[in-house]
Amino acid sequence: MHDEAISKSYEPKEVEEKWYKYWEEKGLFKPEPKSEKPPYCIVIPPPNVTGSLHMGHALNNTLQDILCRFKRMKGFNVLWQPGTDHAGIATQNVVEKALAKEGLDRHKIGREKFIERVWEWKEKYGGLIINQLKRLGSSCDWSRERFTMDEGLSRAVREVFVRLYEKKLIYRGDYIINWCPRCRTALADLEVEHAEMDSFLYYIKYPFEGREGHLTVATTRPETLLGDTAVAVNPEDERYTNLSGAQVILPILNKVIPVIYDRYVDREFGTGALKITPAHDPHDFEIGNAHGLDRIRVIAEDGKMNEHAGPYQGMDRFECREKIVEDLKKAGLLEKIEPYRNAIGHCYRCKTMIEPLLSKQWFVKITPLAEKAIAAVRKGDTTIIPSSWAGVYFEWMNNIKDWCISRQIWWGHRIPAWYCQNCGEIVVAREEPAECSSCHSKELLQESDVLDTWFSSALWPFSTLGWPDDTEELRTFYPTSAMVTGFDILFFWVARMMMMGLEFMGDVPFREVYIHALVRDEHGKKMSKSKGNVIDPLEVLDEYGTDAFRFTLAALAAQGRDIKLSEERISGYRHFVNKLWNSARFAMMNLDDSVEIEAQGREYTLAERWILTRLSEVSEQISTALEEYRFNDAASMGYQFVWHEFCDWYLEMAKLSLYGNNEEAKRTSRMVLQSTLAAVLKLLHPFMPFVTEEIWQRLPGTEGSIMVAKFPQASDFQVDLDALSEMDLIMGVTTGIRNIRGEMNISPSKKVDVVIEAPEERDADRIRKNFAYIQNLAKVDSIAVEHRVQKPEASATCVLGHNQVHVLLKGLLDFEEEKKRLKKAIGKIEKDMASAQNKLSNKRFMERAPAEVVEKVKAKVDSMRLQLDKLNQNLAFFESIND
RNA sequence: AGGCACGUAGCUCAGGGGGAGAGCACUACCCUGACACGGUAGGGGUCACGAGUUCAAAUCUCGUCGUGCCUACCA
Repeated sequence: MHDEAISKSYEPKEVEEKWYKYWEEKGLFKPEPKSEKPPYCIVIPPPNVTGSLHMGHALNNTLQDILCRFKRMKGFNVLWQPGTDHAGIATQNVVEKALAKEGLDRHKIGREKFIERVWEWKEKYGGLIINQLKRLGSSCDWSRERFTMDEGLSRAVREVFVRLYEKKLIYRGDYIINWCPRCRTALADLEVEHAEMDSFLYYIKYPFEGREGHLTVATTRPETLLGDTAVAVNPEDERYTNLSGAQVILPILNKVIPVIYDRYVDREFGTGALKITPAHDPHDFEIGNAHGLDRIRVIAEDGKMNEHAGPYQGMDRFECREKIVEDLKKAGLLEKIEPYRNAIGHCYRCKTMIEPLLSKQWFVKITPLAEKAIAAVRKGDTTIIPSSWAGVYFEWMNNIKDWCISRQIWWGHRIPAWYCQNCGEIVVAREEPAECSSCHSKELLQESDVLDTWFSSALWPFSTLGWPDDTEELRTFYPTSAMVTGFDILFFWVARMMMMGLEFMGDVPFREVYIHALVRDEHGKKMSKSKGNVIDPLEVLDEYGTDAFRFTLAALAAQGRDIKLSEERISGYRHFVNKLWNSARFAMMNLDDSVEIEAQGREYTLAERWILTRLSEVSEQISTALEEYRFNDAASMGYQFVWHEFCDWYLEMAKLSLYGNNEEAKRTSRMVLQSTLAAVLKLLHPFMPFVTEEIWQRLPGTEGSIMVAKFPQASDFQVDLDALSEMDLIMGVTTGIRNIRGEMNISPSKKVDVVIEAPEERDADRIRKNFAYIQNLAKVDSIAVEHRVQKPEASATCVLGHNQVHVLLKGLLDFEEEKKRLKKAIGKIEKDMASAQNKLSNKRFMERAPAEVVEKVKAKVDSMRLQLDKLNQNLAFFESIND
C-alpha cells in the first residue's frame, strides 16, 4: 500500500502556490506556436491597473479559466490573452490623491512629470491585480501580458485614429457634452449615470419688454437663467398666440431676450414656456441653432459661475442657485416652488453631478460602424449568450449617438492631432509631423486632450495579438472564440469591440459572447464599500481555498440570474472539496504503485459496471453543459455524481472486493478505482484545478500534469446499460431496508435478517448475485430470496414494484409503528393514484392525449395498484393480529 | 415614462405542458477500518394571485400585485 502520509483534511494553502508555479514553469499556459490543434482563444477583459480583485473579477476569471482548462483538455490549442487597462480617469484620480498628500497637484508639477509619476505608480502597484488573478488559478499566458499604454497598443490606437479621421468618421466640433467639474473632463453619454433625485421646479416670471405682464417659465435649474438667450413657447399653444415678435426681460441681468416659437416645447409641462440656455442644455442647444441664438456659457469648467454670471461670478453653481432664488424672491419674480423628482446625471467615476456644457471636442461618427455591428449579430457571426442580451444590444445600437472620445486629462493616449500655430491647419498623423502639411510651418502644437480609455479597449482583441502588424497570432486566433464579461460593460466595451473589429479586421472580434451575472450579497444587494456588505475574494481565498471558491461561483452561475453569494455557500463547497480529498485518501490507501491499467479480459462487479457506465454518461453531460456555458449545470452534475454516486455507492461497494480475499477481484477493483478516480479528477479539474492536480500527482498510474490530460468522453468507458437497472434494484432494496431500520429505530450496530419475495427469476437472480452488497450496506445478517414468500410474523415490509422486502424484527417490531409506516406509504400512493385514475376515466384524455402518454399512465396505475395491494395486505396482516 | 428579467421548501436557487427537485438549514439515530468538513433515515411546498388556451398548466397567453435591473432630453 501507498505509505505516504495523507492528511485527513485538505489544506489548500500548502498546495496552491506549489502547483501554480509548476504549471507556469512547465509553460502549460502557453499555446503551441505551430499547432495542428484547433485554436481556442479568449482575451481577458483587462482589469484596471488601479484595481484590486473584487467578486466581479473573481467570477469573470473563474468562468474564463474553466473554459480554457476545459478546452485545453479537449485538445484545443488555447491562448488566454491577459493584460490590464490604463483606466485613464480612475488612475489619474489615484495618483492625484497621492500627490495631494504631498501637498502637490498635477498642475504644479506639470504634464510630463505627472505622467512620469503615473508610470512609477503603475510599475509599483500595477502588478497587484495580476498576482491576485494568479491566486485564482487563472491559466493565462502571462508571457504575452499586455497593457493598453504599451508601445504596441498605442501604435494601434494612433493607426485607428488616423484611419477613422481620414474616412471622416472622426470629427471635431462644438457641442454640448457631459462635463464632470471634479474630474475636469468631458465624458461620453454612457459614462453618465442617471439617478432619480428629489429636486424642485421653480416658476420664474420674465416681465415683458414694452408691455404689461410677464411670461412664467418653469425650470429645475434657475442658475442657468443667466445664460438664457430666449424663451420658447409652442406655436400651437392658444395661451401664447399673440406673442410674435415679443420680448421679455431676463431677471437679474435685465437683458432683453426674444420670445420664440418652437414645436419642441411641451404645452403640458409647467407653464408651457421654456427658457432657452443654448450653452448648458443639449435641447436648448438644438433650438438655439435653429433660431440663430447666442450661446452664453455662464458656468466654468470648475463648476463655478464665470464672468458672464454678473453678480454671481466666482460662486459655485449650487451656491449660485440658492442665491439667485433668494434674489428672485426679493424682486417678486419667483411665482412658486414645487417639489419635483427628476433624473440627474452623475460622473460614473466620482459621482459628481454632471454639467452639460458647450465645448469643443472630438467625436466618432458612430452610425456607419454600428450598422455593421448590428448586422454581424443578426447574421450570427457573433452569438450573444444568453440570447436575451442580444435584444438589449440591438436596442442600444439602434439608438446610438456619436461618441465623444476626447478627455481633458493627462493620463491616456494623447490625440495624434497637431494644430499649426501659423495657419490653423489640423494635422492628424501616426507620428509627430515635422511641419504643417498646408503651410509648412514648423510651429505645430499637439492636441492636449487624450482619448477615452474605452477607445483603446475597443481594439483589445486585435491590438493584443499584434495588430497593425500581420502576426501569426492574429492569423491563428482572430476572431477569438469567446468573450466572457458582465452585462455592465456590454455597451462600453463589447459593442465597441464589435464596431472596431469589423472596421479594422473585417471580421467580428469573437464568435460568442457569454454575458454573466453580477455578484451580489446574500440578500441580493449590490456589494459596495459604503454598504459594508462586500465579501473580499482574497479573504475567501485564504479561508476556504481557491477550489471551493471557484466551485461555488461556477455552481451559482446560472444564466440570466444574479449571483447571491454567502460565505455559508462557500463553506458548503469546501466540504465538497474535502469529500473529494478523502475519497482520494481512501483510494490511495488501497492502491500501490504497481496498479494495473490493462482492462482486457477482466470481469467486473456490478458496482464497477455501473460506475463506468455512469462515468460515460456524466462525462458527456458535463462536456455539453460547458459547451453551452451552463456552468451551474456542469458543476452540480459533478457534485451530485462525485458525492452521491461515486462516494456514496461505488466506493462503499468497492470496499467489498478491496477488503476481500479474492486476489484477482482485488486487482480489478484497484484498477477500476484508479481509473474512475482519475476520470473524476479530470472532470473536476476545470473547476477545481489545485486539489485535482495535488491528488493527480499522488495517484499511482498518472503521468505529467492533469492540465494536459485528456478530458473524459463517453467512449472512454465500457457502457453496460443492464448495470443501471440492476443497480437500481440493489439500491432500492438497500434503501428499503435502511428506511425500515431508520423508521423502526434499529440500532446501526444491530444486524437484521431479511426475506425477499421476487416473483420474477430475473430480479431474484440479480438480488442473489448481489447479496454481499446488501448485507454490507444495509447491515443485514442473512438474506433469503424466493418467488413466493409467506409474510414472516414479526416483519416490517417495503414494497418495490412486484418485489417485497421483509425485514425480520423479532422482539424489535413495534406493531403500531409499522402500521403507521405502512399507512403513510399507502396514503402517498393513493394520492398519486387518484389523479392518474382520474385521467384514465376522462374520455377526452383517452381520445386526445398521445398514445405513449396514455400507456405511461396505465403502466403507472398498474404498478401503483400492485404496490398498494401488497401494502394493504401487510397492513391487514397486522390488523388481524391485533384483533 | 418605456423596456427586460424575476416571484417554486425556512434560505439560496434549478426545472419549464403529462408522477414537485437540489444545496444549505432543520429533526432523529450513529465517532462503521476515506471523510463528524462525515454516515443513515426523516419532516417540510395550493410552484405570488386571477382569468384564459389545452384532454392535461408550476411550465404557454393575458391581467393584477410585488421585487430587481436597464434605457430615456419633457425643462
